[in-house]
Amino acid sequence: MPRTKRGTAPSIRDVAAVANVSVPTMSRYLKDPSRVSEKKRVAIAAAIEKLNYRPNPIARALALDMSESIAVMSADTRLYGRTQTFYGIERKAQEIGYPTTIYVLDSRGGDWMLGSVRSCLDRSPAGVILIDYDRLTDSVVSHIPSTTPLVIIGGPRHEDRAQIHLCEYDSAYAMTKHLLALGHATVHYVAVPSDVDAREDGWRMALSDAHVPAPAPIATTWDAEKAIAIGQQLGEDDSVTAIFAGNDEIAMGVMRGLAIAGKRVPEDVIVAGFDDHTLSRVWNPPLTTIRQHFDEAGEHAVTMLKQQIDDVVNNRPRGEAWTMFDKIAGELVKRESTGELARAAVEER
Amino acid sequence: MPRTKRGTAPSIRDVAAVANVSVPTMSRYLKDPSRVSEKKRVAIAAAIEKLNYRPNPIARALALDMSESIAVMSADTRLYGRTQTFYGIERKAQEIGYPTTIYVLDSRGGDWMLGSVRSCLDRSPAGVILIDYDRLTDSVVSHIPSTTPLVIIGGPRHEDRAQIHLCEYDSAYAMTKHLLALGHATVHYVAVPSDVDAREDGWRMALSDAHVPAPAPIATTWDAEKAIAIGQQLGEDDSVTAIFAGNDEIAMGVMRGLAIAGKRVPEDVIVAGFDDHTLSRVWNPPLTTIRQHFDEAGEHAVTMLKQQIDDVVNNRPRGEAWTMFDKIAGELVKRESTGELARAAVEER
DNA sequence: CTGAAAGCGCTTACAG
DNA sequence: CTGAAAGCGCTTACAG
Repeated sequence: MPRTKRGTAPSIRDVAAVANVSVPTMSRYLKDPSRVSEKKRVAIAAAIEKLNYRPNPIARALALDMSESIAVMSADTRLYGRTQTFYGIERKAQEIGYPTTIYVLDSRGGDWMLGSVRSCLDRSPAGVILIDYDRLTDSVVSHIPSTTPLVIIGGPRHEDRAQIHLCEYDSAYAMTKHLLALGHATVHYVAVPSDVDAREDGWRMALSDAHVPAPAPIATTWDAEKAIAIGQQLGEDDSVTAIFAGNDEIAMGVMRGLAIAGKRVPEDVIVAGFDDHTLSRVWNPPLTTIRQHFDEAGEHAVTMLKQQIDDVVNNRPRGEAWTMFDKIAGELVKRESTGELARAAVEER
Repeated sequence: MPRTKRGTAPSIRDVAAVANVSVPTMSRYLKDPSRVSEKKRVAIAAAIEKLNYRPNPIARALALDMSESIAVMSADTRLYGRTQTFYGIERKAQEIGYPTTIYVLDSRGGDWMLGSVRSCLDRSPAGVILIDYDRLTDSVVSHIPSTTPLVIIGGPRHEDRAQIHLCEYDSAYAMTKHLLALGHATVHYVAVPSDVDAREDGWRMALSDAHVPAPAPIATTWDAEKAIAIGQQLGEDDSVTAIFAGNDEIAMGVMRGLAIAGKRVPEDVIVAGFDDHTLSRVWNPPLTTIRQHFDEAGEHAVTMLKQQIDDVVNNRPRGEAWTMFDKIAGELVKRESTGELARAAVEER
């Protein structure tokens, strides 16, 4: 049989032979060196060093019915929030020695999605992290056994699972209130595609609380280019003076459209986004937005997941880490696209 | 022993029992149904259906010393080109039924990197794809046995490996030539961080071929925000009329800096980027750039890799797929930041 | 074409 | 503390 990969890498048996111990003793040492007598401990350590032994993760996974890796499920990984979240997950996972495998949940219908989920579960990941920024993935959760470590980032609350909440409703509420306080009659909202958009809800509630009529929210896609036409249209309506976009990329598209329509930002129309995209501070003018701590959310998800994994490794019952609900709040970042900085500068004189 | 993951999933033995055949016969059927008599074939098919059997990939991987998954090695996955490339890989890999696991190669020194590589190889991936956009990864290749399927995207040529070339030199040459043809005395280059930057080389050669003196290239980081200061500085020098940036995000930073310095794009200074970032067409003004087909490169890498994998699966010697060198060229996309569109429109009148 | 046997490299009861 | 045994779920020669 060809040894393609690990090739002639030493096995646990080889090391056991060199160290003059049995294979089970080796295995015990690997799990917890203190379970082995001092004498054997040093012999084993020397043998491992000598042969440059590293345990075979696949054999381990077969015996334990659990592989030392984390599965990440997400829709389109190119979108900003997901890329950042995935990065955070990746970094933290690497730190604790777990590689991350990605399973993309696309919208080719539920069957396809279910296939991905099964393919994932068949590989017995130590745990799974579900990035649920689009509620495409609701049905997914029910297919993940409650005995499998799971952390959901974003999305509607699943009571019996661990989850990280990004407080988008609160942030959108705060942003809308802020824009109104700048003296605008109302705030127009350009929505991201999402069945249940907490951002939209926050915007609506803020207007309602301020007794301001809510203009119909404008639907768009994830494609920022499509938002240019929307911006143009809004730019032709002189009653529009404040625009809140569901994310930064859409805000950028809208701003480009406003420019085409001959409107200046922030002099004629102010614009705010959501997420704090890397390019938002570089945009011309820089974009007021809600900074979302995606990478932090990703890192925290791994931390929560690890606690659950430790429970199953140690044969403990599901601890509190399995149903935690942690919040990572966004924060309002004021930049030039909403004009208050310039105004403040003028007032200071 | 707790069955955490696959739980009570049926094994090949269970199916064999139901179908009334031996386990080896099951195994043969799984690999190639034609190797089994018609009668058993239908019995097995029925049993599989009945038990909803799916083979355990981990057990398979242990027996074959090769797991059905693709490892992707890359530096910081948040950068545009890598995100796009990874997406292409991911999509194609899913299509052929291979999950992709990511190993991030960071710059915490060679030891860390080597650790990642070993951790990857220990898991016996069917093959590995190396995204080598920053030549951090040169040393990595030597640690991957020549018997392991490998495709390198970008980077300097490794003669004995399969590789995809993005023709950045040619594209940069073409872009520089194009900018010069627009009537500028010279073209300033803002470099991306890379030891050996083919883009910079192409720019330099185009100037040289046109007998134009090359201004010193300006170094910067991957952080677009840092490029703002560079843009400001360039904007204060009236002799600067054409800027070529190593990538779009840097071009955007530069444009922001030019705006702060009071320069208009394209009226006072023209700017071109590289990559065709999703937001480049949304920028104000839209950015002239080189469209790179990253996703296509990713998909193609999987296709090449699969051929190599098939070689090892079928116990064939390394075929030509192991040393292919395929080119995926970029293309010049003219947008408003270089002004020729507006000028053409004027000339048309 | 097909089955009994041995093996992949680990882990975990079970006895000492 | 330690070793002989059995098992995880597959695959691949080896005989029939």
